[in-house]
Amino acid sequence: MILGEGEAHTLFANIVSGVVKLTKTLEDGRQHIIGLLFASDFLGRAFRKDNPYFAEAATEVELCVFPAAGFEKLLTEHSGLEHRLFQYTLTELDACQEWMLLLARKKAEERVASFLLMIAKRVPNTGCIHSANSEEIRFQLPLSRSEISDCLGLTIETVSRQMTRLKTKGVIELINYREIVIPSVRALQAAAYESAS
Amino acid sequence: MILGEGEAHTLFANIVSGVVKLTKTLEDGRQHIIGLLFASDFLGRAFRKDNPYFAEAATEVELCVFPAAGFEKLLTEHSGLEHRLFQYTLTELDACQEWMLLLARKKAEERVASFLLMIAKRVPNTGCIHSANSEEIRFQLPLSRSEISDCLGLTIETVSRQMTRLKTKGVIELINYREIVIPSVRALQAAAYESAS
DNA sequence: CGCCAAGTTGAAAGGTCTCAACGCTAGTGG
DNA sequence: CCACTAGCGTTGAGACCTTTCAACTTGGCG
Repeated sequence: MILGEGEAHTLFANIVSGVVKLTKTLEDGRQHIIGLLFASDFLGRAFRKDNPYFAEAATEVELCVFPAAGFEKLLTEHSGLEHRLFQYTLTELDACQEWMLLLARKKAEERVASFLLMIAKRVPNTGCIHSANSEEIRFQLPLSRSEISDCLGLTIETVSRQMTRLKTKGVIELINYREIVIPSVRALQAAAYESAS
Repeated sequence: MILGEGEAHTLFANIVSGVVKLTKTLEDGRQHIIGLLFASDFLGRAFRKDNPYFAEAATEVELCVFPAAGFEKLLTEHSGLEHRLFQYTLTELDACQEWMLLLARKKAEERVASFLLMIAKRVPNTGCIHSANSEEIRFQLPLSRSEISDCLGLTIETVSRQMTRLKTKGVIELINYREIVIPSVRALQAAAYESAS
């Protein structure tokens, strides 16, 4: 655990490597992952007494930590820094609004495909792009099925079923539970109901 | 229409009165309202060539408009202004992440109750708080059933059914399609599965 | 080898959607 | 003044998708 929901700030940080998940939970345990942080992303909510979410490492993580004390002062003193954080926050908001559309209107299969696309874009690929097809992408999933379901507002079982369905359709290949090959990004985009971006 | 999705900026503005809705749409017409703007809210996405959403008046709206040309320059010149906009963006992000939890994990009835609660907090109340019960709140819905369903990731019919269900339970009273009385905010919060805030 | 956690698969239940019919309200024109 | 129409909202029945619960499989590890 890095930051507790509703607790006072203990730190701000840049992610150097690894993946951090940000979660929110309802009293009865229903849970959702409201965001994933990858290398170069920023962790921490400035100008607020308590954290609005719970931050937790999803993989091995390296952080570049800023002490909580004085961080906001640092921001106001270096307006260039604040400007960059503002820019970053704006793109975070864009991503969040895009994700709302997914949660509100997409079917399970589209959600899983969108998720894989998002991960493929942000996670370092495990190399070996085959010469036969330059479109092929291969990478490690940083999350378990349970965590994926918490990202997508689905259950573990539904995620699992949609994964095998995508596999059956030939849109993805499963090397093992965590390693995935995407033969054609185009086909995955179609399954995610997303235009190229 | 105030701003078109994907189009270049034409304006930035503060909402003086009324309600503006921000929508995103999938190619096949599936649509979602990613945000509602009330009095004192800010409209426009700085530092980006195109609008990430479609902005449209939901009611009669008064705007305080800033010309698109030079707005970003204005921001960088007056860092106090940028700071305030940054603060505002952060609370917008908080609200967006909170809403994701609703879309991902809440049942239809909880969504409708949460929506009414959100509106009750932000819309000017239509007065007449009855002496008998100081908790009572009465207000006008700024949105049609169809727009509400687009906020909540539901269909019109489901929203309608949950409204009558809440009415049957005595959690809300419907004066007419647009006017609502909440006898006990506490009871509505319980239906929304939200702790006081 | 056996155990445990993680993932998959199946069958049935449940919730939301879809489609269709109906009700209400307001505006229009005879 | 009263049909008539159009738009919005409600209600009902059945289809569809996701969840739930349970059993089974896989993979990692002592």
